[in-house]
Amino acid sequence: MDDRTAIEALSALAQEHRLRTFRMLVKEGPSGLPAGEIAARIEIAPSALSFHLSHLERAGLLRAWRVKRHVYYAVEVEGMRKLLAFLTEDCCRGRPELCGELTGWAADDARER
Amino acid sequence: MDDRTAIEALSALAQEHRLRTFRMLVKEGPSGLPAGEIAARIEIAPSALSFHLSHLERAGLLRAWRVKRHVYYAVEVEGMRKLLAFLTEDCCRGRPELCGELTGWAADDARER
DNA sequence: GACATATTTCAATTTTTCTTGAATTATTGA
DNA sequence: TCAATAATTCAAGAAAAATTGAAATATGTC
Repeated sequence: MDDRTAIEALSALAQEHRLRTFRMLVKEGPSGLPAGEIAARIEIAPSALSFHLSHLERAGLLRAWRVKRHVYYAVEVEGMRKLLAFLTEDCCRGRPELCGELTGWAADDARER
Repeated sequence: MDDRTAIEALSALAQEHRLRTFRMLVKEGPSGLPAGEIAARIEIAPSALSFHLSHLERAGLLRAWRVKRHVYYAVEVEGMRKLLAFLTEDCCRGRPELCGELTGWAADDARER
């Protein structure tokens, strides 16, 4: 992932309404939510939400599909995974001890499964 | 970490000059670099750099200390770790398989040590 | 103390991002 | 086809972020 792409993803998450939207969609899982439902829950105008959703989609963090009149949005896991990989490689590679606790729970997690 | 703090850290990294500065300082390690050296390397005005460094420091991603006439900056590992924890918990908790590769290398890493 | 160096602060300007409300597009069901 | 619903697009304005250059602060050296 190059810097430009990383900045697109980071700035997509670095905004109140978009971060809340993203977190909400992580909780919803792959079935996602229609735009109108998201707008109602976070209480912003539909047109404002459209603007934010398109930023998140352009950044590769959401995907969208139409069902009847509704456009559903859900987390694009691969995009988030790439962003996390970019950040962890920058932070930890060469000095993995520096992200100890993070590595810790990931390892715990792997052990549990 | 609350949303407000996460947004501060994400927006700190979501800018060309700040991301380059941060990546440069990750490579430098704990000894860090003086502000003037950073400004020279990324080729921006010292006053512009000051603005960006203070954003990164306020976000908890850098720390600063003075040595003679120079002010050194280095990565604040704990801040980066907290940001990564926030993002991975949001992305993976409840569905850890979704960040498989990330978990993968972290686990490998733990095994190697 | 006087001067040089390193950095930050400040005010002004420019640029970018976000919101608003109206208009438009797309889809469905009567 | 017509009306209703869901969402997006667009243009205008407001708000926030970034850059600039000058001035101020801090430190070290002679």
